[in-house]
Amino acid sequence: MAELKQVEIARLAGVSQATVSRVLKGDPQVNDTMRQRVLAVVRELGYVPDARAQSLRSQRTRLLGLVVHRASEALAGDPFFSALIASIVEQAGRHDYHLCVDTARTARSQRAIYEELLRTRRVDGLILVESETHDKRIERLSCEGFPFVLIGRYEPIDAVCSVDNDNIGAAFMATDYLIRSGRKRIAYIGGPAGLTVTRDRLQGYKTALESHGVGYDPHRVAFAEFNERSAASAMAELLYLTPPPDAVVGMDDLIALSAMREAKRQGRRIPEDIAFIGFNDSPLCHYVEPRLTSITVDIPALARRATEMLIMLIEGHEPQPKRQIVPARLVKRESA
Amino acid sequence: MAELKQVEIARLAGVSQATVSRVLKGDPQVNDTMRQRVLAVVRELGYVPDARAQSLRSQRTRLLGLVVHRASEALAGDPFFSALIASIVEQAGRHDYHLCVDTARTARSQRAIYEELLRTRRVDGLILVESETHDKRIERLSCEGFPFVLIGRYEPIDAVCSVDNDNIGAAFMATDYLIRSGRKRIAYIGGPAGLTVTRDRLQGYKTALESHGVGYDPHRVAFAEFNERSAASAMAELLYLTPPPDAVVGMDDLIALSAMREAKRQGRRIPEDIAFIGFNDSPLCHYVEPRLTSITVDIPALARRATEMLIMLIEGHEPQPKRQIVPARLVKRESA
DNA sequence: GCTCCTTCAGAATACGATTTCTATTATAGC
DNA sequence: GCTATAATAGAAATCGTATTCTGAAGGAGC
Repeated sequence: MAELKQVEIARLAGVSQATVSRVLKGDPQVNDTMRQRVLAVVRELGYVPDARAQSLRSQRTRLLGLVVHRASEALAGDPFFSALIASIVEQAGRHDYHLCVDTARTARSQRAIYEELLRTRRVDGLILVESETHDKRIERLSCEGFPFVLIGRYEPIDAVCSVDNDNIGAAFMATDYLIRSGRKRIAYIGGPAGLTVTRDRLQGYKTALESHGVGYDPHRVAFAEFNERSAASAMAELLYLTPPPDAVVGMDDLIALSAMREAKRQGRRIPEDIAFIGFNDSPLCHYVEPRLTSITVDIPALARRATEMLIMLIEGHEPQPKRQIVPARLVKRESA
Repeated sequence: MAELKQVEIARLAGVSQATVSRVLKGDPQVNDTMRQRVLAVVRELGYVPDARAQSLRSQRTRLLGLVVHRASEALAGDPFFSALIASIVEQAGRHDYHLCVDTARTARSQRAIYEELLRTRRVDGLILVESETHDKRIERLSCEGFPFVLIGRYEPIDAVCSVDNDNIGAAFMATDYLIRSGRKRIAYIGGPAGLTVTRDRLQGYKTALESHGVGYDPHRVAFAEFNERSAASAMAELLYLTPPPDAVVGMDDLIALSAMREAKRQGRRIPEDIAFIGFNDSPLCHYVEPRLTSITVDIPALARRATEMLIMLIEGHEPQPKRQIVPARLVKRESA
């Protein structure tokens, strides 16, 4: 069982090892008689080639790396990532690639991912999720010509391949919808200020306000970390305003829900007093009272495009366009 | 940059390639002068060894495989998996291992995981999540002596390493708590009947009933798929009973929440008319109304033990005991 | 019948590290 | 001063597959 290499197959089939390799690679330059003879032995013994040897010889591991850039704690509770991972695994599988997942905790991150996965040639390419607005790593990657795709946005370098959901458009859509529903004082609660998502959605929010001639009031904008407390206290602060906001665009379902929870706790009626809209349309939205209106991110599409771009890069093709936007959709429920 | 192999380092440092390897592996049999000379060049050029070559030569990929056995759709929304993945990645990283994630969709599954990951030697070992009660794959794995650890339970074979949260104990705890709170007609909604989790939790439920001398009534037991509709209709059926149940143990937060939602829809008051308890203590529990009492699964502990057992197996040590149980904890909230 | 292709399979090499084997030098012991 | 023994570094083999190089056999064309 341990002695199952091409050499053994070759011996048993009475051919050379090279022929076995050729048969398995589907090389047309091999006679049908030989082919059948080899395949019979291969099937009988259940031989499967050694991926390690193939990787070394072909200089390809057929392994994609997914690096999640948030701290593990944040990743832990978020169904977004399991959905993303599932979709990427599925898509990669179609092209006969596997997926290696890594997380970038702050300390280890700098070296861990870049050094460990790429320089060691452990993976053929990387999908990076949620990078900060200014990330030195990305420039290094880009300079060294290593295949990688961003999920999320990175402005400074045009040549960087990226896939993103239409955050600007989505926040515009959410804000526009609220305005058309008659809301006058719409607030925005973002995530950590360094993230591109936070900024993009803020921009969509602003643009929507402007397009309706509604003034943008910086007091109605707050930022929160990815945890319940932080979002709740951001909401609490917004409620101090006089008059208080009558609608909130949350950068995330969890943020929107935490905010909504805080508003309810303070006795506000939803959606009568304040309306809420979140992002991601996570399962959460269905279960809360009132159910949360949210912007759906088409995760499978995101995963599909990112994976396909990456594989193109790996295999030497130039994906066009380099920046792809996946449209978002508003899912109306009772909270707005 | 592409020409960065030990041979180049050796040439530049004026030593042999074997010496470079020895220095990098920390071999004590190498003079300090040489060592410094080599390290200087390594540092200057930022050389990192090629993992593919190392894998082939050492017969180790330093890659663990995680195979999630549910269909992708179910995985998609479930925060349990992102938490699990994050914890395993973190733990594996401590031992200098990486993680390769694969999902077992029904069709492809049989071959995909077994063949692709193991036989090809792509990974050094596997962590399998949520296998069915009778899984031929596991027997094959076990026979071939491949290192693998189960998260979940597998009865037929004693020698199989597994980590599980204390499902029987947890369901006992939930049921016991309900009985002590004065509930008389407690129902159980399980997941798919083939899963070990479903059966284990059912057993804990039964045992708790018996220990209080409460009769077990099979009409109060229902099974659902991992989706909202299925759980809701299971709940609907239970509500046809006369008298209807006054408490429900759901095998999963999502199942419990869907059931709770259905009960609310039918005008039952919670917890006055019916109490609910779920499993996993997912973020969902905090946001619903009333908040869901749930059994916490200590996911990091699960991940830590599974990863450590697997690495022991890979490195030739025999983990003891082979079956580890992670205790669960009841998180009391308003729903029960 | 001879040369020239074409077809196809085996031999040999390469991928980049690890490790065993071997050779050199220096040191110790007598 | 000579041999025995470390200590250490280089040479060479190895891991299992892919691929290039080489050669043999067979057919086509004259």
